[in-house]
Amino acid sequence: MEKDLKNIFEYAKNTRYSFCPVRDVITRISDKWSMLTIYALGAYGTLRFNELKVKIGDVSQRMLTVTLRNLEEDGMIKRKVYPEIPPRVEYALTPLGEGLLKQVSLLGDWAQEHGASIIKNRTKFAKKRKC
Amino acid sequence: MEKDLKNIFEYAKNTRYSFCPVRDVITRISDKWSMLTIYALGAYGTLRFNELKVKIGDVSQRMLTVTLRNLEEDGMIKRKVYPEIPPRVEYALTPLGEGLLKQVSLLGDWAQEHGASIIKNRTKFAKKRKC
DNA sequence: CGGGATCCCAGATGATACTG
DNA sequence: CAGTATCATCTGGGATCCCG
Repeated sequence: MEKDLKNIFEYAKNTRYSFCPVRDVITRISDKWSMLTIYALGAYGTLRFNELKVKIGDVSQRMLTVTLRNLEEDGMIKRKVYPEIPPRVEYALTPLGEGLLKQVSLLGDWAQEHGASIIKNRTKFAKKRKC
Repeated sequence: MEKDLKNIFEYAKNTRYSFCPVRDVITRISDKWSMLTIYALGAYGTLRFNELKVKIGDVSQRMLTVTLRNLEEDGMIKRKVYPEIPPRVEYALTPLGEGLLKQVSLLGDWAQEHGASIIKNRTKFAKKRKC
């Protein structure tokens, strides 16, 4: 196991400037709105741009656009434009996006379980430093 | 399942400004050096400050210090100072940190499996936009 | 309705010099 | 050796205005 980790770690080191899947995925999901967008589409299925905006709540128009473009670029969501006036655009998860949602949900389960310990540690540490 | 997701999503929405474990953990692991640090400690066990710096490779002294403080604050690593001259400080994962490493490794496995598709999508998308 | 284009700021990161 | 302090830089994200 430790040997495996060394290999993985060295691999990650060597490929950091080309493509490391782990870091790549983490980087993509770690911006402010990607996961919320994926969660919203996972929860409600297909949504139009403004529906999505309302569901998420406090995202700016610009950032929702940027986020959707990035997710589409990675194949996590698909974008369907209806040639109507006024325009209608629908977004939904792809199978790949659903897979990512599932993985992150698992990470979320762990976080739920251990979140309390993290908070406790953080509080304790704050006391140690500030007093 | 879809009902569950809606609940989780609404929960995440409502608690975004207090504490949402998922976002909290993602935020913490998503800075530039945290995961690399955790991987290094997972792979090599206990390491001194400069050993860690060499293993990671291109992290600045300042950012390694900041990263280690954050991880310590969350209880992911423990820091042991030996009162010697010259000073010696050793870092190692806590059980909590090992748990996080395991979870992220699982996400990493998924990323390894599907990384190729992501790259393919991204390339295809780039062609569509730039030509 | 669903964006695109521009400007701007706060916070994350880096480079360098110094120290117990 | 293991940091701290300071200054410079780079980037994500928000505000605002405009458009087909």
